[in-house]
Amino acid sequence: MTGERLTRRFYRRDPVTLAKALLGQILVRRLDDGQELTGRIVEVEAYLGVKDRAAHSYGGRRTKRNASMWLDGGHAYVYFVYGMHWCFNVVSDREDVPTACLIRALEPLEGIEEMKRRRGQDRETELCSGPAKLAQAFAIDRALNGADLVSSDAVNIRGGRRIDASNIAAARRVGVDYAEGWSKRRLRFFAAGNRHVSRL
DNA sequence: ATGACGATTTACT
DNA sequence: GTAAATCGTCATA
Repeated sequence: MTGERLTRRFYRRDPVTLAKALLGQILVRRLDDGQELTGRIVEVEAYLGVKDRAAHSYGGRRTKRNASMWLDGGHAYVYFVYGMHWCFNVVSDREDVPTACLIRALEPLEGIEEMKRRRGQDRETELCSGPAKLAQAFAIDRALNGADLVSSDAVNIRGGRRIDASNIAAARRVGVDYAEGWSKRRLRFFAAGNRHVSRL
């Protein structure tokens, strides 16, 4: 599996299982000029869909913006927030089950100079240590919304070295204080001790 | 047509 | 620690 593109089967799981499984895998972004940017996934949040007050699909809310959440597992859900930031999610489970995993941080691997240029930052830990930071570093925007990670050349995920359960830490999700009880659930998973996670 | 609000980041006190 | 930046999207009218 290592080095191979992840399959549909990998993605068609519940968002918590998928979030943990995504840790350690390699996000690959091929730019229009052919350059490849890659990074190891080190932080992911799970959004549980219709029942999850913090999810964009809470209560079955379905709009033009969040339509990608209803796609089959393995598609990209890219959304715009706070008037200036893009965030990248991997859709989990099957078609019509609007759950997803928000990729929150990556450990930069290839194309680091390009990422520094796009971020306007020189410190490696400032390149992809947050959902909007990594979107900027990886040139992710609305053009990738709805992309199929199983078949797209522009964006996909390769098998890396999976992070063992004993090295996965769990914490509350970030920025969802409005979600009442759901903000307290530990649905944010990250590689324990990794320097590239958000919120040092 | 209008108003409120973000699954964030950055800079500043 | 607090707050500004900044605007597409959505709900209401």
